[in-house]
Amino acid sequence: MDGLETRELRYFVAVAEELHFGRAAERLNMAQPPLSRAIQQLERRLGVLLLNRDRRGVSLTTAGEIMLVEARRALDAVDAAARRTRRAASAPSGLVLTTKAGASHELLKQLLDAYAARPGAVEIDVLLCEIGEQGQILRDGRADVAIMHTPFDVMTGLDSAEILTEGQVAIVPASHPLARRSSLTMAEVSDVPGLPIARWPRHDGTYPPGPGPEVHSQSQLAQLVALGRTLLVIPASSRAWQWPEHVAVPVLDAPLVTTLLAWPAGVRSPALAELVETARQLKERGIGDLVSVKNHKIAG
Amino acid sequence: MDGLETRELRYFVAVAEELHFGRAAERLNMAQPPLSRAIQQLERRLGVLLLNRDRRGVSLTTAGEIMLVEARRALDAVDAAARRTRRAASAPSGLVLTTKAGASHELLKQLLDAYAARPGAVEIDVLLCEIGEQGQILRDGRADVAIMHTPFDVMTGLDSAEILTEGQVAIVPASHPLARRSSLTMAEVSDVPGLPIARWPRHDGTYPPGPGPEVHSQSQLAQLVALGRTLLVIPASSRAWQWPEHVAVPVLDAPLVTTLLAWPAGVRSPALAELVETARQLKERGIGDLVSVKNHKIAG
DNA sequence: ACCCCTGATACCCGTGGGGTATCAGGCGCT
DNA sequence: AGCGCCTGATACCCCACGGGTATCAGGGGT
Repeated sequence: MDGLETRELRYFVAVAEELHFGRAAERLNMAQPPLSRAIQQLERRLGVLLLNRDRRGVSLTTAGEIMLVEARRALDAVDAAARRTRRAASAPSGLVLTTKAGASHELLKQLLDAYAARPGAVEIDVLLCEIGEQGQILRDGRADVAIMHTPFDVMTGLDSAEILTEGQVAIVPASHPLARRSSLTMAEVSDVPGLPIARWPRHDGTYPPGPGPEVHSQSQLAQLVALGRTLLVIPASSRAWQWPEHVAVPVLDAPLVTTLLAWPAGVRSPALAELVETARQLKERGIGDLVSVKNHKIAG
Repeated sequence: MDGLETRELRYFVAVAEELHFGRAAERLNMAQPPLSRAIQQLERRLGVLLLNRDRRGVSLTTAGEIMLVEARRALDAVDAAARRTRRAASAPSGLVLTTKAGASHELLKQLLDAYAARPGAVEIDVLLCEIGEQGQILRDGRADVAIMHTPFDVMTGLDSAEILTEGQVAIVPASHPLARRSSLTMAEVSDVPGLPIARWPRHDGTYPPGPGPEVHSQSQLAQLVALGRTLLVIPASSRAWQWPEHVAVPVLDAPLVTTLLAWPAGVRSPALAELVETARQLKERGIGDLVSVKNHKIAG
């Protein structure tokens, strides 16, 4: 009696996102009438009205909103099935690790080195991504495991293993007065005249209000930092780039950040288990030392 | 270039589970040839061999094993989309809670009462299930939230909020010598002559070795306990049924059990958030008191 | 040598998914 | 008001593909 097809889900998602049958059909490379029919059929089969066709435009019913998030999730799962299966065939038991471009250089290097030294180690490909993309990338199968940071990254739907908890540092131009301080507070850092903190887009694409520049990519941010146009507060181990003309000053009351290894909930491959175990050992051995040395070098 | 259909996934799962095209076709209510073709087409589209057709039978390739778990997961997600959408239309913003039949009676009652007393409370339907089924039920959308127990239940893929951590008690016939003890240890309890602990099937359907009776449902177990044929060790709050002729004796060194509220990772409906908040308050207010009183009553 | 059991191939048919042409209604513009 | 236009819905056609039956191919078991 049941059994939606992914085709129907794809069609619905397109219409729900465009809120316009014509544009949705165009995006799907098909004509509008069959799309209308397909959606009607989907609604009939579910016995549920998903879209309000009012005068001048389409809107989602409450059931439609539920369907949109569930359909996206289901389509992700289907894509992931195809991707992971293909990878299983082409690179047997290899892993793809994704991480924010530039973040956790040292940590990642240590992790990969330690893992590679293990007897049963498999190839690990690194896939660089933008901030906040890791969850999606894990869900749709482009990667098997990610390096993420709480409380910044949303961990829902993922299992994880902590690697390192640490404070944050402010990245300041060496010429700036704040650069001479040995430590700072959030209050001092959050409203520096001429050096505002950058604003990232929210999930809906809009930006929070504030004086800082709007950024949506890491490279953009790097640019702004290099130009001395924005102040950056990041985990001590996450210096993304080498800024010879900048110093890192600890921010005492910034929230603690935990770097962790995350993977799609429920996945349990032997290679992944080995990597997690490596991370656990790394944590016990204390990566903290190296990181603080590193910080010292930057700040000095 | 991509885009598997759920039909293909269903077919593959059937074949992968039966390891036999004929039986799989029968299960799918179709003939064998089109099934063979569909699987071939799936393999062509993926560019990956999923099944080894040796003489005398079919077996999964390593890629096929990956595909099997991923396909099951994807099909669950598709089912969940349909179920949740239908429910969103028929019972707007209601919740379905699932729990092991008979477990956590008191706790559940308190939770539901406390929640119902809230201003914005919605209808909560309770769906009773067997041990270990909760994860599946949440994943495929039959329920929105579950009461589960660590370390017994597998929590992968679920978010959760702890409600209560407690010790375990042994359920013993009142006439048995052990019933007069004020406390017990696992060693004393695990090998009582004439009162062996029941054995549950493992995930693959086989039973671990041991003297105890094989059970696969709660009602079966209830029967055996009532007959005085098996000894039961359960969380103090999880007395499933009223056994007037049995007593509950604390088992001091049994692993602590945490009762928690669990829901599919990433889901965030207002009603669910309210329920989780209710559970949090309940935990703070300390349900522990009531439970220990309860235990006292049983044991005495 | 035979049969039978396996999955694969050959071929046919009908459904249904997709196309084009057109309709229906609401809003804006003059 | 009348017209045009933009929306999604309907009508109708067509063929591609999913499914059926019949049959093949090969490998064991007796």
